[in-house]
Amino acid sequence: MQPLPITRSLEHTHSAAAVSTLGTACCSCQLSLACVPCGLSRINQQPHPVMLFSRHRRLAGEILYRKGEPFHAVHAVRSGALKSAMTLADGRTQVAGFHMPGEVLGFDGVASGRHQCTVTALEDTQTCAVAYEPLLALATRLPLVQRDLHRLMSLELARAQWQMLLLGSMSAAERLAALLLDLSRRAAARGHSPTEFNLRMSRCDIGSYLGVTAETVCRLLSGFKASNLLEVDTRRVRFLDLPAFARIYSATVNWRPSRLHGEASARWGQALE
Amino acid sequence: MQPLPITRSLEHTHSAAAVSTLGTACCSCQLSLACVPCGLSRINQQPHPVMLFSRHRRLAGEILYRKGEPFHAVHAVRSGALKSAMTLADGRTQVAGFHMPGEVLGFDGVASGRHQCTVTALEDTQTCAVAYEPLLALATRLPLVQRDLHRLMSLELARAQWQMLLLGSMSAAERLAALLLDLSRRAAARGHSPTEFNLRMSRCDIGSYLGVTAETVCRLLSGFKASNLLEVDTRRVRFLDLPAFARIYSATVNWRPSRLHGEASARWGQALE
DNA sequence: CGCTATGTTGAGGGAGATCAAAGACTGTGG
DNA sequence: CCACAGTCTTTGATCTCCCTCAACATAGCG
Repeated sequence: MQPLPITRSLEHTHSAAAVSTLGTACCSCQLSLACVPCGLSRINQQPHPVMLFSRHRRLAGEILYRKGEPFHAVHAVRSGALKSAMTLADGRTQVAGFHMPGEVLGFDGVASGRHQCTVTALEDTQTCAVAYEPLLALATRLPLVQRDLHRLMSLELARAQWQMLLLGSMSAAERLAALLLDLSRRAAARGHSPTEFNLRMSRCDIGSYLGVTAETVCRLLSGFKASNLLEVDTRRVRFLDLPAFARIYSATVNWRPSRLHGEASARWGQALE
Repeated sequence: MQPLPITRSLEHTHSAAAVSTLGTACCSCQLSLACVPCGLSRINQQPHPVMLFSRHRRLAGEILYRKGEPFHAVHAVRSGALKSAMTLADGRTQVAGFHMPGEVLGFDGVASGRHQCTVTALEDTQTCAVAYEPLLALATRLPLVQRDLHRLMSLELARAQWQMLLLGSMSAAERLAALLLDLSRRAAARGHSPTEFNLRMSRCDIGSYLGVTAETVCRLLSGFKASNLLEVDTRRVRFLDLPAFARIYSATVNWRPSRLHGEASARWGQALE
């Protein structure tokens, strides 16, 4: 089967952000094992065979997609970081999640056929949009792909339920601690230090995500600093004693981000052997 | 293909609640169009063909499944009502959702293979457990089944994200109003009055779901009553002017419960024609 | 460098929590 | 049928965590 051309339907038209060079082979992508298109192309032994995907760039502050736009594709983060936000009629917003490299987002649009959130780049970002319909068709032929799609959606659901617990039952300090521990874990999952990393998002975004104000986030961070739990310099965070911190705020984070790790992608690859 | 016997793996062993008569034909079920097993059996023209499912009864307060137990099946509510709750290590709990007849629950266990919530009956309840592995296998053969599974999971995700918005950005009064409007809509979807219905859950459960205390729920309900917005008598609720109420608390509830309505099941039926 | 967005810290107020106590409903057993 | 216990609901009084408003510091950027 010949590689199909990228369909125009995949290209979002609402922003000046350039769609980067198409046709770049997945095998040249650093995400390698962590990315949906990468896993898929390995199955088919060629760049983009059945699947339709396109690469997108967004600068800091630019929008990947808006709430209400038709849903065509899920998005794998290649580099950078994004936030997804829900909005109320009167303009109040709630950050629903942060998305790091290797993670997959956009499944909330499947049901209604329209995106439920607005997704914004927190910094310069590259993503791969994987067309949903072809993905579904592929899943029909490859049960392991189907299983991983289910797994990704279920992970998102578990994460959202955990966030409900956080918002509904935890104090502001516990919420912030849970976020910091989560970001630490995700940094580690990407091969970075779990004890020292940069916050990709503003205090305002953190506050919105945690259901508190930016001022409260500042005060809490200052408090952690005063307690010698961590060093904070604007967006730079360093845990002084990560195990101790985790012990104090021990509410176990028992969900995982929606990324396909090597294991899963490897299994996809085996599907055709 | 012969109907397979119900596997033992489907039968939960942790409670004295009886598993009701197995082998009851789905076509005799009142849920008819709204239920997963019903839709499936219509496809196969016989009670339970490929699919494995079992019926469960729970009395008020009994548990359908517990957090941490192995995930085997999703559950369709036939009658009654249930709540799902998350727990923190120190015992704090958060009600993550209420489940009404026709709705499907349990997808949060797919990713980890273990249930993330504990699901408890709010009143006497009948459910159908649909084994997940056979369901996945069937979805591979019937794309419309696959599509509906995706739709159900995505609906759950959208609902959870909406709940984040509610918990993170709305006042206590707005949260309660949103819940009442939601319950009204779901009652209407089951063919009941949208203006008058019974609350299936305690003030405590409502409070937990909304991230407030039971006392606050009481005070707010009294407030609504004093404002002539609704009549409340313990668990009986009657809207005096539903459109007005919806106008005041206009934050649009833009997600739908995870139920397969007639439309979807009908499409499943067409899959083999 | 000045300008703007973002971050930090303080003072005061308010929405909702907590504590307490009384009233209502439900089931049980006599 | 009623009395009783237990749970759930309601209402009040007080407290507190976090919000709001405000001033200032800092960082990023043309």
